[in-house]
Amino acid sequence: MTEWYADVIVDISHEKLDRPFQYHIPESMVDMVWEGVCVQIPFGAGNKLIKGYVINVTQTLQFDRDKIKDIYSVEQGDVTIEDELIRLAGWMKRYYGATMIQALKTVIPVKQKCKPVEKKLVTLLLSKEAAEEKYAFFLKKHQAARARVLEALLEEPEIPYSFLTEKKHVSSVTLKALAEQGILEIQAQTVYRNPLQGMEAGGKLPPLSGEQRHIVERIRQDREQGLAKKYLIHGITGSGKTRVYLELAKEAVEAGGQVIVLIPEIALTYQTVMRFYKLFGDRVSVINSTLSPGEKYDQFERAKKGELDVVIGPRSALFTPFPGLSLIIIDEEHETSYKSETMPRYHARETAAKIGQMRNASVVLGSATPSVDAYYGVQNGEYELFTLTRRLTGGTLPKVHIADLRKELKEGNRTAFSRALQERMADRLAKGEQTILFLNRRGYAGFISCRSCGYVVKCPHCDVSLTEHRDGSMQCHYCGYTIPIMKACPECGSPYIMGFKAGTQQIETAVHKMFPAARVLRMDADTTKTKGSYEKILSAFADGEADILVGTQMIVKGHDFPNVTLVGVLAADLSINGHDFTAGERTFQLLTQAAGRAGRGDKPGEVVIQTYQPDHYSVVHAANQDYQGFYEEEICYREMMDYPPVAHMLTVLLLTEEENRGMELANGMAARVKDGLVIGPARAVVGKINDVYRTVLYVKNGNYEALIQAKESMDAYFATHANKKELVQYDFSS
DNA sequence: AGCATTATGCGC
DNA sequence: CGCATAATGCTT
Repeated sequence: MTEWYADVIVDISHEKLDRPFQYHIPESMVDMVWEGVCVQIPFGAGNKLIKGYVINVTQTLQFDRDKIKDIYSVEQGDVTIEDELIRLAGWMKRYYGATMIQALKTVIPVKQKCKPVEKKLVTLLLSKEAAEEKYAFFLKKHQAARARVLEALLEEPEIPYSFLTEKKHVSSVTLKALAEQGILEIQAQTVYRNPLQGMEAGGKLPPLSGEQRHIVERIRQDREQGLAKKYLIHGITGSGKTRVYLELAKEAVEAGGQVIVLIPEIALTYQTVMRFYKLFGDRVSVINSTLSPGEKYDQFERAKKGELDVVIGPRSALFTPFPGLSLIIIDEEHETSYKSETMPRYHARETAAKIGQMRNASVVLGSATPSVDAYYGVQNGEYELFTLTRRLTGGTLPKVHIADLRKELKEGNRTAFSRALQERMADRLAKGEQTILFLNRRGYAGFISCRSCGYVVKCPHCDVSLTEHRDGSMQCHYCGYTIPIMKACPECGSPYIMGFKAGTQQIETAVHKMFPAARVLRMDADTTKTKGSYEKILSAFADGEADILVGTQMIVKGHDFPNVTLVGVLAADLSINGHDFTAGERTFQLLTQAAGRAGRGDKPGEVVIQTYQPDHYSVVHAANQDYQGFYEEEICYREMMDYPPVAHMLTVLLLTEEENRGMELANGMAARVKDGLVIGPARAVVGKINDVYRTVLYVKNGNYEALIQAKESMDAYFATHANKKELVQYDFSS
């Protein structure tokens, strides 16, 4: 009979140990030990019993048999929060095609070694006279290092430890010796605590509007029956979604539960956070990227101990180990930052739903432009929909104009600004009002379009635009379809068919040329490189230090500029013609949000959307502020092409050092897929990074389970056919 | 992390 | 040289 062995991850707290260790499973435990189980194992020379998680059970020995110890016991009984998180990790591993280690590491916060973030201080304990005596003594004894310390301390009785060790070249040993002699003291000055603490709780909330109250009451009814359901709040900007979140959170906390509030990193503004602080005081904690992993761990510990009721943060806040989690709120649910970029590539929305189901917590999504995924969930009854239609913050909805760039060209306007936009910019400058010019940089990687008629070259099989390649060809990065680049437009014969090129810098110079007197601020990746420059530019603009703000996506989010009465979207096409199936959705969201920047104050706002495709449904529906209309067309397209959320899609990315190995492996893997539609393989959009070739393969299937099967078969092929340096990555889109 | 092994320092 | 502590390494 063969023996069973378990790969065990030892407590995930220390980097050096975050790899599996193999243990023998005693016969008595064989049917109790499986993946995800928590075990006690003897570890290290002292055979100290510690906690570990089983990530794999095998019959193959990977170490000397005599080095392998037995598992001591299987943790049982009480379902702790950790157990829940481990179960969640198990689900993530399978659902997103990751390894158990990767999944565990995202779910359980890694307590990195508690770095001496503490500043050490050295203080003189002797009187001045005594110190001088000692100093003379050390000089006489030629104990130079000690003399230097005394010298420094006589000048200043309190010196940072690092100053002595680095500048005065005194070793830590010398200092320790001096400390033991009672000459000085080494104090560890710990400076860490909740940054925003001591806030008083229980501020007054404005009364709920009728619409808001309806949502709160409906959800309360469900909770009173012990039901944890999922809801989507579709509310235009300024309709008071945050007020609803606050009320829901308050009720959840009053009922003894805890709340997780997810906010996209960029929207994590002081304003929103303050509202929660006012209500919950220091029972709320904010987790953001500026928090060190240690501080984050601290906050999670506080949550576990019951010191917190609410945690606000980006997607990783989802794993806060609350003992009685009862509500998860995801604000701006459509934001792309809710999808992880690293393995496991989980989506916060799906993961929240899973957590909600496991822990009986309600899930509330909110957005002004719901994701197609979430809205599809409404259609099939997974989510209950609420709509907030009234704008409470005042200000009227802006008037939206569509400027047809084809017509502008035909009529001889070769500038970046349509006449409609030019006129309005001049008008705002004259009136002393502000303008935002928004340039969509996404999908900039050269799609080809005709400037005369707006025709865009698309793949006949995938309905996404082709990408211009340097070798003079155009390619589809889904299926690899390739044709030579064209000299004239196949629709109208115009020679003005070319790749798109535009940058914020060019726009800035164009504005200067046209309106020399205008003060322009530019905001893009270049001007926001240094820390804090983002806020600096925005506040400068808010203070009226410039007339025109030119920027990329980042200026569309958050921030109210009451004096902005004109928003110009310079080229809506840059996102319509992205090279993947979410292009239309992203365009609609971006345009709607951009439009929402205009007329936030009492003056009415206007929006000019410039495009070569004025009839594109994303543009038209965004201009009409018609979400429903947009959704219906978009879901139709997804249905037709079998794209998510109608079907599920798995993206496989292969990284190889040899160019054709990618194709070779991909083809072999594709052949293992029994069930599902395989598209590709093809070179990735970015075909090579750092001399590593990138090949993609897509598998579509209406059944998620079948996709997981496909992934597992492909992974098995990869494991046996790839060499050590070749890598594979899987990415599931609902 | 702990514990063990090895390197280093300092008394003479 | 011998004992001390400090750096380094290993744990299945």
